Amino acid sequence: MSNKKKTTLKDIANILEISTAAVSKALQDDSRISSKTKEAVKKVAKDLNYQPNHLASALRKGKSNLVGVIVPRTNSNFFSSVVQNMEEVLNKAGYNIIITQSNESYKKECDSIDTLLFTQVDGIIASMANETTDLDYYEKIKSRGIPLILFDRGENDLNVDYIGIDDYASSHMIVEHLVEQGCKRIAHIGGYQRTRIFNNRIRGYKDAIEKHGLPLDSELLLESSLTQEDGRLKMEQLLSLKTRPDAVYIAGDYAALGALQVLKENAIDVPNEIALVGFGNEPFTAMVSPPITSIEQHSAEIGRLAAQTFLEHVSSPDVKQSLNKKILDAELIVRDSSNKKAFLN
Amino acid sequence: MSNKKKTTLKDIANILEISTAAVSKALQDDSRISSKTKEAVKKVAKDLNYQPNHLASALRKGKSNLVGVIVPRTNSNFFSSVVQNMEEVLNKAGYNIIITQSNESYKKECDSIDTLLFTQVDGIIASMANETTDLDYYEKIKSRGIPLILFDRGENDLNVDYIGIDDYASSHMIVEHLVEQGCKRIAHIGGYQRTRIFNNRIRGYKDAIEKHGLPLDSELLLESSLTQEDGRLKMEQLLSLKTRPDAVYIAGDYAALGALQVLKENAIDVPNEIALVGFGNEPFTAMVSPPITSIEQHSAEIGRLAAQTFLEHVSSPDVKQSLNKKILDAELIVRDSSNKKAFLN
DNA sequence: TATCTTTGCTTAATCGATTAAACAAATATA
DNA sequence: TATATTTGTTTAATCGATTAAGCAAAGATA
Repeated sequence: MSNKKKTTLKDIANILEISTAAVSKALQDDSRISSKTKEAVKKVAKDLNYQPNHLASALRKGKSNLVGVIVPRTNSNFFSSVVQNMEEVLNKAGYNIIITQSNESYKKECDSIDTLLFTQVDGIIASMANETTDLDYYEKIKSRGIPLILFDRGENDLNVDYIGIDDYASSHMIVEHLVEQGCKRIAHIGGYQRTRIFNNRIRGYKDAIEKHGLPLDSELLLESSLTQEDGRLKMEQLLSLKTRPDAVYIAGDYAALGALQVLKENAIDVPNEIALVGFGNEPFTAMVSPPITSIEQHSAEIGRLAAQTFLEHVSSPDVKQSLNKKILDAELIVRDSSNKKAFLN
Repeated sequence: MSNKKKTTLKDIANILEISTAAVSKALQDDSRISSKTKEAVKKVAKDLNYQPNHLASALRKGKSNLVGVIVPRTNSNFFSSVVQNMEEVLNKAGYNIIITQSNESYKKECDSIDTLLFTQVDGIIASMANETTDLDYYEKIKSRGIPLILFDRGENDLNVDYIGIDDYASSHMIVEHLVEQGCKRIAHIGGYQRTRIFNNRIRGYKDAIEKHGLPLDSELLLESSLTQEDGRLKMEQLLSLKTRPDAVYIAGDYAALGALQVLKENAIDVPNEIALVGFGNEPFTAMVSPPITSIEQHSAEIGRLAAQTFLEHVSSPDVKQSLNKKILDAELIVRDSSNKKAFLN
């Protein structure tokens, strides 16, 4: 019953009256161990339900085979899909992952980093919290000498690998799509300017607007935390303008959802009165009414690439980390919230 | 630059020309170490950016201060909220968590358990995958002698702690609410019968239907995987009945969403023609149109309770684990999808 | 002054697995 | 037959932190 004591190499060794070294090697299929011994060892190991002590081997080998993952939230489809695909690739290579969430808080993010370093992970794959501007903690990872890979929310200054989509180009795609729909006054509810990806989206928006000779009105460009609630507030703000926009591009789907609610509450015809575009292609964008046009970020591919990048680093540890961006093309998923043409039928 | 070598106790000991034992104790504020030595040690530790090697101390102390968490998915608000609150409580007690997701797959769940045991976690808090019926792997956790706590998706047969809501009573609440709305033919798209919580919801549904003297028609009770897609299929099935139901209670919000889409596609008036109730109170239930009535499961409280239960076990390791259920009352959140009265105004 | 306590530290064993080095026995080579 | 090589295993050190046990020096007590 109280089979509390875990079986160790020593137990197996004692039973077979051989050394623990022989047992260890037998379990690793070392060529210098006779097949007779190997079989015997494996049989006893199985009988005793032997589970190797990971702490001991990790300590000895100086590697834990654990990869730390830091995401702002897990309850977004984007991050959960990234993580899932990352896990698949890493598991195949013998790594397991530890997921931690920063909840968009800088403090929590620092704690996560400490936890992961403390757990002796072999590397960290992270997407930074919105709040994060101070990079000291990330430098701490680098100075530990383990690979650091960023995705989605990254920072050039850290000079590490980064996997993400082309935010600047995505904004262009969106604006062009809206122009095609005949929109002439396009607003942008963007993320925090200080966050690189949101800044890129803002730049892309501005440049695309200018490119098409549209008004770049400062009251049409708002900075937002991109929560659902703030999406509501910012949309209300836009509706209170003397001249309302005829299209709103919002840098996050949750905020876009909040905005859509406000539009519906105000009985505004979407897309004909105001067209709406989100960002991230969260599943609910397809589910609400009208479905929201959004940008697919290829989360699965980002996850796989991040994992592969990590594996490349561990397989050639001498290569110094440097700024190495892998930028994927995003895809515009047009839905009813911006598709005026669909209503012409 | 290549400050790769991690600082160890030995490095500090060498610098101060004292033993590693003294350093270790100094860092732990052992009463037998002079304050002079303590200060010196702490200063050097800080200067060298000393980070204790968790593997070594965990190996020696026989505990890792890590708690493994297994959830079916992370991209549901329920699970992510549970985990977040669990983490908060555990962090305060000096534990860190490792999250793994089973993706509702039994095989993946077994892998997760192996990973966590391999990582020498001090305990496991889990919600079982839909697929899981074989409990061998969970028995493996118990035989390891570490606490196992289940939440939401549990199993009486395992005889461990369980935290969840009263599914049976929740079904009663829902049926009663629908009866109040004047519904007379209430269908139920339930989860897998073999899963305890879904079975309880089904039992609750049946008993409540009988209690109110309504028809307990077998064609009104469907078994579903409760994915959005299957929600669509099962709703279509209900619509194809000779006599359609006037209310549908669906045991999961994602499936309820799929069902709602089908209803809207068929231009059916919700709630007046068919009322709809989901389960789980996922954020999107409030966001779609019409908003879906659902059951709030008090995820935060479940997370906190699960964590506290784990902590109780580690603080009194002699207490043998036994079936110990903590059942919370659920709350019915009435929204437009079932609120006919709202439309009478 | 002699003995007992307390203080402050060191020594050495330990957790469990891994692995370099050593070594005996078996086999191959000259 | 003498030597070299291969095979199969053991010995012992190691990873880094912890801790029981030991011990000398300082302080307290009789």
